[in-house]
Amino acid sequence: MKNQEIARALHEISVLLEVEGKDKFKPRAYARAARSIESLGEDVEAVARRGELESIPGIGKAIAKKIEEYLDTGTISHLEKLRKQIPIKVTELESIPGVGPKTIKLLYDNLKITDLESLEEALNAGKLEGLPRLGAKSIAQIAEGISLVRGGMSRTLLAEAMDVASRLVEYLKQSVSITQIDVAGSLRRRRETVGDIDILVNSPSPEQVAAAFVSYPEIGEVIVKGDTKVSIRLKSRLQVDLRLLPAESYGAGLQYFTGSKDHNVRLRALAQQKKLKLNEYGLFRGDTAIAGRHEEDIYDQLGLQFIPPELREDHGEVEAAQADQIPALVELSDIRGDLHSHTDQTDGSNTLEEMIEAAVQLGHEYLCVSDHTKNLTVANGMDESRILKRIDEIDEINNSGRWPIRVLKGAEVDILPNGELDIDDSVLSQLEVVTVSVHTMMRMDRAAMTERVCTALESKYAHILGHPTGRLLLKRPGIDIDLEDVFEVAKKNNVVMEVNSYPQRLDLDAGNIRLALRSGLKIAINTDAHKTFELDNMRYGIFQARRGWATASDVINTRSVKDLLPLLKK
DNA sequence: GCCGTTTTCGGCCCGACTGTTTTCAGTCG
Repeated sequence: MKNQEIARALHEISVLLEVEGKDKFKPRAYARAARSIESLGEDVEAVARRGELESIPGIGKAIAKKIEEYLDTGTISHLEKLRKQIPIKVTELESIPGVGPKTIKLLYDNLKITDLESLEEALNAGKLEGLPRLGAKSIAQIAEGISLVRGGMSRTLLAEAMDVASRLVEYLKQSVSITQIDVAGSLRRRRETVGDIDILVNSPSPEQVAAAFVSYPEIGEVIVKGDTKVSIRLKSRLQVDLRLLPAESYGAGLQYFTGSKDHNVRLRALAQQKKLKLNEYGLFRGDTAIAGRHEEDIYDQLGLQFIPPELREDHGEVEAAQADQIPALVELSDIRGDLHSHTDQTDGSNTLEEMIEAAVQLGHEYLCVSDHTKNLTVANGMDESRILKRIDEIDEINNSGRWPIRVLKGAEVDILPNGELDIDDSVLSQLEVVTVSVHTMMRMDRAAMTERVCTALESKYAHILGHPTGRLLLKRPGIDIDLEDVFEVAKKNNVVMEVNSYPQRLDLDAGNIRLALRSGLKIAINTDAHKTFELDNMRYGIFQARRGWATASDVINTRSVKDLLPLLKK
């Protein structure tokens, strides 16, 4: 999808027009259009093909034409012209916290600053001093911002941020009297990575909460401290915002600070249509609050079904809520077993027995042990004879009745570059759950990679496609592959898509889960655990599946073994 | 440049916080 590229291009036009300074509202129109494309629930190219670009909010004739130009040629001549005229590296400068379009204009107009390097030079030469509106503090903030950007300030994995947030919430609860406390923001929406943490508190003594907050042992620095908002940066560099809310507007605050921004824009527009006003203090008719204490009431009063935080991205959830069609999303308690785990037989850390015992502790009805196969030599992958031995071992365990759990015979079979599986069919046929995955030669071009994976899915014994894109969050992008083609072939061959719960993977991502479900596919939410405690990562896969609009019936491992195994028959 | 159960012209989401201001602009979410 080119949505993000196009959004970035439109945003850049917006900033450059701002610097140009001819028109006050044009930049705003481009900024709005950029946001609109960024949060569009489907491929903008598909919308363009249908000739419906102008139906997207904020897109009219002129911008629609520019989007078409980008889709045709890969560039927008208007943007190219602006770049020649005003050679500013917009993305680079905007990555500095506190620097926006106006500051970029100021720096360019006065000092011809165009990028991080020239900004740093000017800063070191003391040239920023004396510029209007830039005092000592602003300059210090820019200096700090440059080193932050240079230091590779990045986002934090959901799992890690949830951990940090729950420790901080515990600390606050222990320290002061608190009536209500919630984590909001992208963390509550369960985005796969988060930029910061938002914590909302209602307390009889807000000053004490703020005081406790800024004396948290893991604090690095205080960024801002007001009556209703306090921001800190932890030693880990992760920023945490604390909002102090009164009880009567707690629900409105929770709604507002959960976002997303685009979801909130939609809700405010909806409120306006109904002659109401929505802000972080409540939903108002004139000066009278008609909702605010409880988040549910906001949605109710707007004529909407309650929308789970995971869906609040303006990806069609508002329309669905209006039509009473918000699905009952899958929950952790729906899960009855795990279909992807490893042992010390290959690259896992625990024995088969230890893994089984841990799964029993989690209350699973079944655990599929799916160690790697021989092509993955770095993981000591199993060949046919080791797999056969493993099959006997598992039969023995299941027959012994030692554990109140069914152990399923499986393997995570490597997809070779030519699309063949690296294990003989005669052995694959004896396994109950065969997950096929790409682990090597990950840089093939799109066509070849798509062909490779599709060929594998056509195998009579491929049940599940493991971590379909192979991406590692904040580390490496996934393989280049046409998932729409893959989904089509998977549908024909009755292959299930995995939602891998490993915090660094979360693969498929939410958008592709939704696409897979729309293609009529089922998903399996698996942990890919290599250690006993990693079996507990299931919740992250659940979050991701919920963000992909999945219900319990979309997920095969919400079923009993008896109902599950027939689903895998080809 | 976009958009309209007030409008095809004349407006453009909303509020907190900070810094540099003597009343407000810029950024952020």
